[in-house]
Amino acid sequence: MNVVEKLEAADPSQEDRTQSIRDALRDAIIDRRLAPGAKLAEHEVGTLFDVSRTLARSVLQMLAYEGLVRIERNRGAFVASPTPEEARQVFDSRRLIEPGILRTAAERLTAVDIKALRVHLQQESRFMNERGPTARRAEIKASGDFHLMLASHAGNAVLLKFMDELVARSSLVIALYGRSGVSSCGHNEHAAILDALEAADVEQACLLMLKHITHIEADLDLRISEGLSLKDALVT
Amino acid sequence: MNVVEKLEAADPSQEDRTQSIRDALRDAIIDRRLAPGAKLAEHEVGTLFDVSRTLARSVLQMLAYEGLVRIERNRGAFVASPTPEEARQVFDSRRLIEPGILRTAAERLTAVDIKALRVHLQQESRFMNERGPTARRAEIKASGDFHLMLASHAGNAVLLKFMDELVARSSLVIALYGRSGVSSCGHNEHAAILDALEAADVEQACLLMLKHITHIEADLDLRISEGLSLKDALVT
DNA sequence: AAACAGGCGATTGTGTGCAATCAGATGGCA
DNA sequence: TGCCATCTGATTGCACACAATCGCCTGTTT
Repeated sequence: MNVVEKLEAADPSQEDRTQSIRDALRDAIIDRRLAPGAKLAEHEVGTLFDVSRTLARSVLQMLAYEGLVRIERNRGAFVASPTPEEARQVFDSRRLIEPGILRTAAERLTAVDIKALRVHLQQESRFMNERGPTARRAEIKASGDFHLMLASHAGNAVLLKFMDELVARSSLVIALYGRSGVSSCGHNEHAAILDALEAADVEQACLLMLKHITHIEADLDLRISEGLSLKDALVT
Repeated sequence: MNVVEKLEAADPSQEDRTQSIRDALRDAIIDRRLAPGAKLAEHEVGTLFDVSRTLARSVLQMLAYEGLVRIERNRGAFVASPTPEEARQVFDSRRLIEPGILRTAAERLTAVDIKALRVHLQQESRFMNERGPTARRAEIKASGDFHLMLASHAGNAVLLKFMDELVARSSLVIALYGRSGVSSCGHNEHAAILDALEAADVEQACLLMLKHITHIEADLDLRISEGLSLKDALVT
């Protein structure tokens, strides 16, 4: 019965609850079911996912490390509310990294990959045309996922993890300072980038990516720093 | 006695033991007092820093998130031993990011800042000329700190945190795959970069930085992947 | 003699309890 | 009536205890 024991040992669902909780909370934050500044009490998170405070705490600390959650000593955890300065830094970072990622990814993109990206864009536009908060959330997530899909094709896990962080924090920033409805202008730009990639015009793709990121940032209203953090304090 | 209460409340030393433990372990890893693959038992870490396993565990999880520690379920935490592939990804990331950081930092560097960097380089070369493991460790740390000092002048905390991670992981990589003594060739290159910056020749500085990173990577022996991870398994 | 099953020590995974701390409520005092 | 000190409920910080799991060792069987 040696072999059998080895086989039945694998129980992936129980394998790491902590990771699935992390992902669930992360998703809730980045598609804005949890507003910036919202309190994340350990006990509440724990009961919600049916684990003890120990694991809830561990998850919150992880999220704090990637900048999605802010932990104040003796006060607890809150969904992060990036300052305008932080917002600028996030977009500066993206402007620095994403063109580089694009250059590497372009070399490795196959026709199949591009096809998959196009399918993704179709879903994105479908969400864009729908109404309702659910579609909005799906659109936000899909928009970020486009960037992540591109990044994943660069074959650099280190950079991909960083991009994951940047995209997630961007979502928070847009939730806080976004003016128009989401990054609705962004969708066409995604398509344009993909067109350039398909035409093997890498430099053009990079240029479009830079413009795209800058457009997203330009759609923000980063002036009202004090006002929003005040309002945020009230919400908390 | 209202004001007095507020004042005596501040006890920075007790404020965050967890952070100081993290820093201590981190330093021990990046200046190679702890070899890649070394076991980091929770109880051992706890008693060493005189805290319970709870905090020790929390620290190990943090370090795992930034890639310095690998945690295997039900087996424990080990100092990470990056694969050659990971090593390449780290250096690719640095090649992508550091020139960009340099460009931003160059705009903000004052004469005073450059002076401070030169002083740092002097220390670096002092360590280089000394013998013994202590000097070696100091040299390794100082070499990484040069890059981090430059990065800090870019005024982007998000990128700085990422650079912190990259530099730390680079140290691990060099420990595993380094051929010659440390990055001894690197020191002169640091000086050359600083010269270019002082001459306000940013493009030259970026070029030198790229070459510098590539030189470090070229000094590694990334072929012997299987051999080393096997030896590593034995060491563990 | 070789190999496998089962037990054992050690280490991690997770829940819970207690002390410390904070925010808001309450009551006394000017 | 307004303000400040104090009290109280709730929440976090941390340690500890117990359960689960793993690797190793040993004894037995073929």
